[in-house]
Amino acid sequence: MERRRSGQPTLEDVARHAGVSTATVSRCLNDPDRLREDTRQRVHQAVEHLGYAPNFAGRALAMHRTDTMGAVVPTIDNAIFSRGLQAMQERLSRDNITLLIASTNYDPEQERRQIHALVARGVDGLMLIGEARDASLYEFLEARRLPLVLTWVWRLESPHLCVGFDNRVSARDVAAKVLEQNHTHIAMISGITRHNDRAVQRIAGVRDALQARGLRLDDRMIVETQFEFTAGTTAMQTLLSREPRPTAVICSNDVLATGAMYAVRQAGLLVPDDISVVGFDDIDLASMTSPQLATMRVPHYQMGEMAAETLIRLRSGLTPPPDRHLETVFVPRGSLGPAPAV
Amino acid sequence: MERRRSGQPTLEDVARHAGVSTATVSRCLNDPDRLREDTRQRVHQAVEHLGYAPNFAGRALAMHRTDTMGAVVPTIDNAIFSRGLQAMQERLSRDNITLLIASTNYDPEQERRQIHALVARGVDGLMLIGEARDASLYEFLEARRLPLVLTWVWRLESPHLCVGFDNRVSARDVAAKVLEQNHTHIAMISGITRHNDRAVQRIAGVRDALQARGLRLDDRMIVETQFEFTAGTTAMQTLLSREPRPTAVICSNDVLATGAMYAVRQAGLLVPDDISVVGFDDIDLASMTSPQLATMRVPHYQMGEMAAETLIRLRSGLTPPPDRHLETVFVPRGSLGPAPAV
DNA sequence: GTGAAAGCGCTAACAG
DNA sequence: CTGTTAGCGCTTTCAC
Repeated sequence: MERRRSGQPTLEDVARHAGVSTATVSRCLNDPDRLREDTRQRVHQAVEHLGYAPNFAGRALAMHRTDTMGAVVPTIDNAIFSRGLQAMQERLSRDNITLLIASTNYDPEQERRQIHALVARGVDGLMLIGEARDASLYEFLEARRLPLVLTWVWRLESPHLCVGFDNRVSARDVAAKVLEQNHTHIAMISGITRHNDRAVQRIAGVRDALQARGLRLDDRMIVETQFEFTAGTTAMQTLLSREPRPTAVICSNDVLATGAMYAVRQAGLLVPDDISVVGFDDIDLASMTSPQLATMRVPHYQMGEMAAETLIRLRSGLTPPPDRHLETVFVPRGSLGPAPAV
Repeated sequence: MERRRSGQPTLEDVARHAGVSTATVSRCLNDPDRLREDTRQRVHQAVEHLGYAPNFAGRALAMHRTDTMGAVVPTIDNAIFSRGLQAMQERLSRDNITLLIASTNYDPEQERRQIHALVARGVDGLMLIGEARDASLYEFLEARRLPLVLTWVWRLESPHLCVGFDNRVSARDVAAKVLEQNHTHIAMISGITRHNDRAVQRIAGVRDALQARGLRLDDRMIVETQFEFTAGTTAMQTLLSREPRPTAVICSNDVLATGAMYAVRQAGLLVPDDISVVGFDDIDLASMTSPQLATMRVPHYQMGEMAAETLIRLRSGLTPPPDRHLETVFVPRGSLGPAPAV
């Protein structure tokens, strides 16, 4: 039952060529110190000569690990997650692990499918964004004992392993900075909250801050919309028509905020003189606008790096890094000014 | 010699549970029509019951394919390539292929390593950006008969399979639009040209256009720099000090252009009244700046989709789509205006 | 329509 | 230090 072989040279070819056993070749590649200098040489020569590259599937099958981690993010077509992914990838590649990236368009069903696909591919660990998802999904992953880390989120009470920041607290801090500028008519442009715990928490945080000052965040002052530039513009147009008009608008992310600033300008008003706008994330875009965008800096890079670190440790049965709670820092910039005098 | 098994249910478990052979289960999963309705049912129930998910490595080993494609891009921490990757991924996932993404920081050595890593992982095909790389790399890939497609680039004479546009022609078109506005003092902010054929071609294209009008692109009017916002700012500061000062600056990409506009504003000058700025790529950012950025729209999405399509076809031994030459379109926006009167 | 069994390329006991 | 050999989980002839 001769099967068509792949055509690529295999370990066995190398072994034959070097006049050693396959085990020796395998050792030479994985644990060279255990070989005598001259055999090592012979094997290396054979590898070189044949242009041998190890077959990954064979290795994975025998080792029960793939040296692959998965990351499932809402979108890659956007700067929000890309820096974190880049950092994650850099950290992983130090351990010769490759990162499989999948995106979901913020759709839970797509997320489920992508997670299943990655698991079938035998990823050694999984990074997901946020906490909100079906319990059955968590059960599925738990049953497989798959190392799992949630990023972009951190809550003391979370039953899961999080690496990130507390969205509610951070949003509260943002709102506090706005309140410091004596704004009392504050509105919010939020991302779609359905299936998005970060968006929910950020609204809650803003509410917290206002409440602490005896203010209320009226529902009419919250516009919920897609995470896009044009959506931000439209949302701001809506808010501009509200009575009384808000003097400060807190946006769930920098892209929305940039779109919002655009709307303000279109309406013939000035940021921050007439209306202050603040964002969230501090992606590069935030310093490219004019005025530059005041925003909450999220530790993208650290999050990605620590997520990778955590997964690597979990995979080897080690404990995760103890402190996975990262800080966000408010970055005051031109788009936030004092409330206009009445 | 009992080996520790993975713990996950296997095909064999399913087979036993359903009272059929492993061959039948395999068929049920891959080619269900060949089974009788009732056996199919039984197998499905067993799969369900055990929470079976096929092991990818086993499959890859037996099939000589991994249902995985690789993409190696200079950076993911940036919008430039992300839309194309997103499109590629979407197209691939329709065929149940996952995309492995690796990045190189514009470094040829890193690129070489990443390509090797992906090949070792048995990707069924590879997408690379641009043409310029060591001949030995191309030989390596050819020897493996690995489906290969180059994107972000297209040249009639290219010996490789390209999906994209002609950077030189597109750059020439950009320059032509600038010339239409009667600019004669034209400068350029370019990405690093070393190891980057797109950057080289874009400069050449601008040269072509100027030459056709009897103008020259003085070397002192070209600043070569990293692909970053701040680099664009610095580069523009340099250009502002040139005598005579350019009245229009063509940038190799939108991020540089945005940085350049920032420098103009800082210098107390106006875009486009004093200096016009044009970009390249038309990433979202281009419509978020003010004034909005005139730029060359690159067919990101189509490129990614067609790259995927091409790889899929090549993998099955089919011919690639015949027309892989895509068009770029100049998008006139506020940042490009007529040359100031002298 | 279904089963038996070989084999994909690699690793890891175990023996020597 | 090195060789022998039994799998890892899946697909695919070849018989029945």
